[in-house]
Amino acid sequence: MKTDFSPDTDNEDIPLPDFLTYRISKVQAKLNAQASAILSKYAGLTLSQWRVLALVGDAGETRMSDVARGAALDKGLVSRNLKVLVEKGLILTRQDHEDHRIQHLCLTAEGVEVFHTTLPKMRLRQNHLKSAVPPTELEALYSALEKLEQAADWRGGE
Amino acid sequence: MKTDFSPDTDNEDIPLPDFLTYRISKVQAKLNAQASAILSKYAGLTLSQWRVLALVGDAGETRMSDVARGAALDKGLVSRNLKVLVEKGLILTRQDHEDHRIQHLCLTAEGVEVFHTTLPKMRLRQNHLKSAVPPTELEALYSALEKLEQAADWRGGE
DNA sequence: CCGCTTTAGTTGACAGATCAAATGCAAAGT
DNA sequence: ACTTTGCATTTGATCTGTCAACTAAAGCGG
Repeated sequence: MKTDFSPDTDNEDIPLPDFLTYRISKVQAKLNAQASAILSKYAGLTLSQWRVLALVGDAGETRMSDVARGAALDKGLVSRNLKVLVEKGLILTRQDHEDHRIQHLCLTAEGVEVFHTTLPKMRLRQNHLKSAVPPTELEALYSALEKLEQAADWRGGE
Repeated sequence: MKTDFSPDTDNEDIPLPDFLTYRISKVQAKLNAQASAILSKYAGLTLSQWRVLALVGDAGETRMSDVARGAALDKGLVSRNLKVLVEKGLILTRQDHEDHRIQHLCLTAEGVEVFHTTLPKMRLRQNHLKSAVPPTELEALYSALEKLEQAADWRGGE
């Protein structure tokens, strides 16, 4: 198998395991595993549970739909994660008195505590990751990701 | 870039939706969706099925374990994907006569056809993605991913 | 030969994500 | 008022991927 990812080479024949996307998915899987390990160790939460917790903690008070939209997470997923977090006593839901469809969300005292103990760990990790990549590359990385995300909207012709 | 011990106001660093990792996972999700859409449209295959097909088609003849190792895919996953591909009549398995544990794999005529019709589509997509990112950024992207992947092995202390 | 370790591949259980349909409520249109 | 439309949220079906247990076949040291 070919092990050369130099981008300058003839991009006429891209080797088979879809390199760019394959690389990204592999890195993403490892990053996920890393985050999950930290979270399960310190908080007993999964990554997406933590994301929901963090989003709510950050906003102070929100509704589910805002969380889902803001984080581009599937609403079903958010709903299920929320349910778990409520069962764990980390998040409080309160129904809106005017519009009964809406649930307002906020952290419980315990939720705040979990949030504030895990946040530094997550930040530490984030900093560690960032410091592994030189600043210029980091900037290029963000920029490239942005462009890739847009390019990912295109669907093959015909 | 110096140590900052202000107790409550640690807002300087990373905002909550874990930017780097969050960005990557979002991009990856979109890329996945894009590839899946193309594949289901033209070949009725899922991404990982196609990866297996492509790996076998590329190698001409392999065994399962080589596919799994070469692509860093879970062997269980490869096994299941393979099963589907065999059922679809795209891949042929043949047992080794010396070592009965080993299955040799190759594409059927139909498998080759599917491979050769989908490959250009996937290449087109790959090229489209790559052309959306300037070469310098692309290079930085690869390099950064490499570093991130290593950094993802680090586990938070304590 | 005979256990022991290793290697190839399969299978089952399960977490996580995705999609669509269903529910329940509210507001607008007629 | 009544129907239709629309939003917020839940639920179910289904898929993908991961992990570990399991079968079965070599290989190897005695």
